[in-house]
Amino acid sequence: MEDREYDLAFFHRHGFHRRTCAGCGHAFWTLGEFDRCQEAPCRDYGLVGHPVFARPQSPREMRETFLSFFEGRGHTRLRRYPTIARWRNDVFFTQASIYDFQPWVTSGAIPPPANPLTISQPSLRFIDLEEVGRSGRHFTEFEMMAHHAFNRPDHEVYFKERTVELCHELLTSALGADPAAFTYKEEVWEGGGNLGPSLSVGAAGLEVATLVFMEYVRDGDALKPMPLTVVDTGYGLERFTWASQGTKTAYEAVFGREYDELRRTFAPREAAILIDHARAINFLLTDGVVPSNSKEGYFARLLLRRALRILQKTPEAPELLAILDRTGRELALDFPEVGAHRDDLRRVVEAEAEKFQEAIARARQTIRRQEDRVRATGGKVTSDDLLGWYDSLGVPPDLAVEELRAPPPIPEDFYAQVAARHENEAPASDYAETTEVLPEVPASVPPTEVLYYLDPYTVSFDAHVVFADGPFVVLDRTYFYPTGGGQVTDTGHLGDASVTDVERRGPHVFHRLDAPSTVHVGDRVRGRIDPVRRTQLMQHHTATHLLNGALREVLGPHVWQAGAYKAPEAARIDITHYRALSKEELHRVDRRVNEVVRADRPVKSYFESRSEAERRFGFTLYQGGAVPGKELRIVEVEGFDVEACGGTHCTHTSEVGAISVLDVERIQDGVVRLTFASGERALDLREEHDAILKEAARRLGVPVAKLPDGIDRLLAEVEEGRKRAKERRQEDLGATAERLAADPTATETVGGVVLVVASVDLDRNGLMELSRLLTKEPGRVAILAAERDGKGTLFVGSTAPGIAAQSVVDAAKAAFAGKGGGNPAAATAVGEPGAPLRAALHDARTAARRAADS
RNA sequence: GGGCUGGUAGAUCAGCUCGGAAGAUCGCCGGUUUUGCAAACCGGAGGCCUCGGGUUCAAAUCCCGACCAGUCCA
Repeated sequence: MEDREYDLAFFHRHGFHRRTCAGCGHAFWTLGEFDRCQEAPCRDYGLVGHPVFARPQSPREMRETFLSFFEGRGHTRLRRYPTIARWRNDVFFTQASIYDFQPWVTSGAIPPPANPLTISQPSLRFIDLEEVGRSGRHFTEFEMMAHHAFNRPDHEVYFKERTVELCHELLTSALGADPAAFTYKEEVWEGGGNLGPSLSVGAAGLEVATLVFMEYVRDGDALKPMPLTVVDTGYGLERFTWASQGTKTAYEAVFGREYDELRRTFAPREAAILIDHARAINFLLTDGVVPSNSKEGYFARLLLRRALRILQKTPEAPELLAILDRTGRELALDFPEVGAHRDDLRRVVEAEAEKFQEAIARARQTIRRQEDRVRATGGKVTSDDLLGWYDSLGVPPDLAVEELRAPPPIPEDFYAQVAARHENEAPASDYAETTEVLPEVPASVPPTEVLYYLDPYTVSFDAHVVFADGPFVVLDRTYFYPTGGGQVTDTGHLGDASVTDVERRGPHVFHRLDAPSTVHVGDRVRGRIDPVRRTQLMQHHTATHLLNGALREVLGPHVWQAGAYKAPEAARIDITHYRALSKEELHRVDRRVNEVVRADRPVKSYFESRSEAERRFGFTLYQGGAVPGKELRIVEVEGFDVEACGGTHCTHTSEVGAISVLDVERIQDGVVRLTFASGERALDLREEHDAILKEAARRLGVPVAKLPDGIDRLLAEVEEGRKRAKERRQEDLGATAERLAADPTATETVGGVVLVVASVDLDRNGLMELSRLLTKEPGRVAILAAERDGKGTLFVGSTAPGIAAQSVVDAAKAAFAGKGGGNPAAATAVGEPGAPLRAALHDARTAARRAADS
């Protein structure tokens, strides 16, 4: 990045000078007399006891100071976004305020909700988890205060000069800091293929803010200017609060009385971890994470288990729920949604605590057993075992050590070693976008007017072709619904050609025909949508919303849609929930959802400003993922369910027809999938299932109502038959054994050993069982031969101490080219097809006699 | 999304390295003993060794693949 990028008129106007930091080598701008930038490690922390700002402020006051400062300077104040970044597939959590606007707003695809804007965004970062409570300034949950501006070539809001001016005014006028206390360090920010200059604002050892100017796209080695430039700033609320108070650590300043209360029971580090985690958990659960073993759910589990472990180790510790409620109440003063649904939140936490106790109880047992085994063989438990147990059982090392009689030392770098174990794993990859490559559309082509939003019932319309390339046609207006929001595409006809797929990219809707199009730009064409398919898709989509509403009602507001798919044949919805659905719960959902269908409630679809919609309905609007933009399309089932959704919907619930849930499965920890059908399809399926039941009943010869009993009877009979066959076989074998024992040509006694030699017609298992019957007593040897499929099998069983079964078999192998082996008690060999089994039997008998004689 | 554990009797688990006749404990059933119960002792029933392929004369055991559960990491 060239120097001129940072050479701002603002700096010159106010008498800043540019220096190079003797510590890190970065250039910086300052009014002070520094030869180093004012950030650690280039300078020590100097704010303890010497606040940077004029007046101590609580987080609440500081947030308000910040937001109203920018509001007073032309910025629109936005409410926070969810901490779970459902609108992105590259990250789990909102880690900074700019995440709210990536990728669609920053790429220019969608206009920003306000411009310029200011926000204080609760953010989650797990990278410094181990530092929480240790460093005195790290948090997993923190608020990033920001002001953002999005500049288009035709509309420049503000960029570097104004940003730095605002920042400096905030620090010095609004917060009353000494103007000479700050350094603006020159850095380069890069991310997501974009980059630009940035200024890092330091004071008293602390980096208090970062001002990023996104203006380039990396194109190989060259830099291309971005069509949209973005002001991305970040001011840490917690750091600002700390800097205003100058307390020993940030935790005293930020957590205040809550921290003092916990300090009566816990060490500073533990108290800080508990509050920090409790805040993060409150946000996570409020925003719809259910603890689980993967994805975002894992982080909720991680925090909960870490907190539980601390409480477990402390005898007079309060309940986790009490701590969560205490922090939750505090947060609710600023974020009322965190205070809602506390009972449901408690149930989620209780279920999770229970799972942890179970896991630990299981693990304890395993650890004890494994130690016993290791010690029995003269070994000892090593720190490697501790690593293994943590990885596979989830046992924290300190807990494992409690359980062991001879514990190894816990390595200092335990968690680093855990990380090392996972180093070589394949990185998590974004699932590949399988969308077909659509042709480029010239900028002159006007955007498609999408009419399906306004009227889902029109299935025939006229439009003009504005673009055509190969099988793709773009119209000036269309009623065809393109694949999106989990709803598959409409099909139908454009003129005489079949439309097989419809996709939306940017402002254009592409109709894909089954053959290269013969239409030309300017042609007027008639579009006809397959009405049966469209109706079924509408029913399935509206049914999905109804089910979601019923599930939230029955199971609790922790239920969020975690995915959905609506095809004509069936639809499915994945929801977050902490255990499998019980029969009773499913029954209640089924009843409730069909009750809402029958009640014929109106389903309204309309556009509304984002802020108004959020104010009225809250974040649960974003069941299908949060959508940035000024306007949201709202689908509202009156008094029951409201979601931001772009799909085609029925206008009354009764149009959905019956809803049948076909299948419920737990697809992963914390996620339950319901597969269902509605409308005609539900009736078709019901008929099909009915026919299957009747046919099954007919074949069993019972009435449908007696089907389960009939199956039980059938199974019992099968079991009985199996048992009887087994018994008969035992009897037959027993009879054979008796016959052989009584047959002088088969049985002889040599040197005190009873030797039975016989050819029988049995399979391998039969030979074994017969041998077992013949050798129940000690001092017996059975030599049995059988032929199956032309191959001879020789089996020898022995309870005679001097006669090893496998040596008898070995002696006979040569005679029939046999392969096999065994142990002293039993041995088998199978010969080549057609090889003389009789000779082998003879050799075996000879060998056994000789062994018995000696 | 990836790694690691694990899946054997109703329950909890041995056995798996190194392939060769499926085990223990608890529970269950019956008996002895006891006024009765518990306990003790004796005896018994109970297994598609998760499923599907492969290797082998032979697989609970080795290899490959599914499925299920747990766990760690992103």
